[in-house]
Amino acid sequence: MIGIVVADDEAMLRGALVSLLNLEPDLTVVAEVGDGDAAVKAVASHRPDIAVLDLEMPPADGLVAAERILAAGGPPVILVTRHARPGILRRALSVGVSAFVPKTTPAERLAGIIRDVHDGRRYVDPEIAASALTENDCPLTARELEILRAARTGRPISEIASAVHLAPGTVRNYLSTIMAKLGVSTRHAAAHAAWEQGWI
Amino acid sequence: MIGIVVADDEAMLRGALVSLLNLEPDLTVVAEVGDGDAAVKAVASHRPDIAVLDLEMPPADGLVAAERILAAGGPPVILVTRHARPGILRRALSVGVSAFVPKTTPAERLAGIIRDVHDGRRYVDPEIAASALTENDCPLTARELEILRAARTGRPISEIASAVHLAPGTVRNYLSTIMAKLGVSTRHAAAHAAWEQGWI
DNA sequence: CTGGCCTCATGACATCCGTCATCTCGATCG
DNA sequence: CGATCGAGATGACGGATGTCATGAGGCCAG
Repeated sequence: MIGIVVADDEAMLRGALVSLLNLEPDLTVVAEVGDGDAAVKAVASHRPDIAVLDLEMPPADGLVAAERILAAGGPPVILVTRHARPGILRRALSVGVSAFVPKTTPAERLAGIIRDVHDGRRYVDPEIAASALTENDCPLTARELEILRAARTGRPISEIASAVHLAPGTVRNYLSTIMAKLGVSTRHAAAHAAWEQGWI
Repeated sequence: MIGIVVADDEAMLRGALVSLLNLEPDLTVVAEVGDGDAAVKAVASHRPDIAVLDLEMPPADGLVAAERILAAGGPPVILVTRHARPGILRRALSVGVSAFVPKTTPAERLAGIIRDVHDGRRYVDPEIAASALTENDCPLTARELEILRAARTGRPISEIASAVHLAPGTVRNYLSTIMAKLGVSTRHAAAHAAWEQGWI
């Protein structure tokens, strides 16, 4: 019997998944939670064989939860995500998750993936893997990403500057290099592009 | 027996929902599809008693599909959504959908909502309804919304202008009034704010 | 240790953008 | 029929923004 913790903020999907998985004779869901912090606690207290985490779970996202679970010597982690962006896959694999599954995968296949992971295998959605291999890596430095993140909401440069504790001129220089690297002509387009690639 | 068409681009949720609904003795899913256009066609050919549509379905979203289904004298529509923004609820109700359900609703309750709708009742998530009543209405005109939508990706004004077939100066005037109405100082902040309110 | 890369900064310059006043042209309404 | 209003456009002005040159300091690899 494989014990599972399921974490997803969408109660509809979470509940449906739990019901489906419990129908399998060799699977049992030992806990279901709605955010990343609760997932970490549930894994610590229930000691499941597998943790299934949604990636997008405000406030604490699944990647952070996976990192903490794995750092604590927890069970293998399966990450489920809605927006399967290549950059996220890289980050997930570097953290050490065992499987990366977009929500476009049929629900029926999840049970099989869980068994595979339980047997020590890994699973990565083929389509995302392909695009992750062909897509170029994120060309931005950590600081540049931080500044681009601060620019996300469309605020004027002066506000971005005070948010990241920099001189406005410095911020403009950073954004200028970022835009050059991304091949766009406004910082807002840069933020949009980086978001679509999963870099911020 | 209540026949149902389920439309959702997330195969995982869609499949799980279909399995759960089919477990109910009085419900049967007659078709499941992955986008809005297919939903309209499936309803036309299968003539179900209820259509369950996801709101976010690229390329054709659920609201447009609901509109076309209801305009064609189709069955009652239940809209399911991930981001339950108040502005969307207004638009959905004005189109004539029978129920508005966020994905934070437990999957088990969906069957009950389907029966309610089949009996001629309507259902609106209480939390969204409350915020829709307290939140202020969208102050933007249809044309302004269209232009703001074109500005979403951060493109320069010249590109926005050619996208909506207007003179650049006119676009700037529109964006200026939009920003004034929304109380922000850049068009990008305006797009961001409008998005968070569910207006675009 | 030296060159290279990253971070942070300043100043100058050319656009771009937001604001405002004003205009035309249909459509609508009294 | 004249008045009015909305959509669309123009031009001017000042401030915001993108670009570039330049430089200082820190850190790491060769």
